Amino acid sequence: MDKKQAILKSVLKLVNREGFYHLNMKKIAAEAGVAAGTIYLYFNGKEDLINALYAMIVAEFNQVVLAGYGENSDVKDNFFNMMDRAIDFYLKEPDNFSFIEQYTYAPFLFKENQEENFLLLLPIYKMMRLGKEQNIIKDIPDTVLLSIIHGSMNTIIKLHLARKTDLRQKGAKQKFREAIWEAISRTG
Amino acid sequence: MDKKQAILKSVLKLVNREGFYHLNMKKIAAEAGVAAGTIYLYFNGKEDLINALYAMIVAEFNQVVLAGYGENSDVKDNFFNMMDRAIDFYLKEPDNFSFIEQYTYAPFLFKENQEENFLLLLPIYKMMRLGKEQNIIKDIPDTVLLSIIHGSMNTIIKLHLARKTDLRQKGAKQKFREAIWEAISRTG
DNA sequence: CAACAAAAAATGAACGTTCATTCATTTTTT
DNA sequence: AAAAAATGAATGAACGTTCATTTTTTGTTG
Repeated sequence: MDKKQAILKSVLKLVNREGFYHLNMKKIAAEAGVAAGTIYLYFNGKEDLINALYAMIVAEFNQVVLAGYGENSDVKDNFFNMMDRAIDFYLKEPDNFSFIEQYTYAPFLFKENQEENFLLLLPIYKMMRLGKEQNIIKDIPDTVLLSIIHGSMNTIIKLHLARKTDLRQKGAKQKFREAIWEAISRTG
Repeated sequence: MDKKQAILKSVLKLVNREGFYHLNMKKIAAEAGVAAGTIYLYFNGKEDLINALYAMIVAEFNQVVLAGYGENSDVKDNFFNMMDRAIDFYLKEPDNFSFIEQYTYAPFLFKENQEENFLLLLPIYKMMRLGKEQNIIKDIPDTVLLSIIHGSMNTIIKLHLARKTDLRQKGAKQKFREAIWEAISRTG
């Protein structure tokens, strides 16, 4: 069994269950079924561990979401595909969402790394650029488009995880997707 | 000078500057210009202090934003007013935004209190209900509307604070406001 | 107004706990 | 049997909280 992965998974589970505030090395070790010292064979310390996990999730996310991007598909299809994959990514593993949310504002990372936070937004940027070139997406500032797409997705997932809505219900994701598309596209 | 307020302000400043993770009582005391023990004259402990600050900000926010709500104004005016006030609230005191963001996902609070997180959304709910009654706002699920309004606002402020956009630029707020209104209203 | 005393507020050193990290020892693999 | 991996008790630093002591405020009296 891969202990490095087991340790990372433990952090993910614990951060989601108890929050960053209650996270400690002994718990991580216990959850992963290893000794506390073992963690230091794979990571340089707590900070390094947290940062490694973040980097892993971001990489996975971008890989999954960009896989939905077809060079030959039109902008709307790409948008729908990417939204679907992004939502599914977090619904399948809510721990990922919870971790990213908490990490973003809990600077384990130093200032220099803060830029990495915006890596998560790359897929959206790519789609927007194309849509504007083809006059399909509204001519409003990129940051406004971004805030609508990314912000609304973020919030709907939060609402879902807080059981204020249920994205697994038939048609729920589609309704959301379409509402956002109508919000950002010229014709609707 | 009101020490209780000074202590709360210190927490706000420190959380914004260094994050929850690096917050400790000694720093809070130093920043407020009091002794560590003094904090315990006004609060029952760290957790209580944090929760009190959160409650204060939410109360302020709702007061400020709901003050922009006119019983006789139409839905669009109310929406514009409330968006303006909400954005200004956070731009004027970015520490408030940073604190709320971090608090939401750092459960100092217990499960029972988690519901309070949604108090922040009350002004938006109020506006939505009216708009739907008058057939001005699109007939899409409340949660979707909410995610567009709240989520996009959240994200645009994050982008502003990260200097990816500048909401203080002439017309920037208006452009954003109008884009969101077009996204949620029937006629645009 | 000054002098004093009682009460209230504030202090910060000390305490006990928690926790990240280390490393001598043990277990497993090669 | 040598090398590599894993262990977990020990260490020391950090931190929240307490409380005996000091400082400030309030109230009273001559």
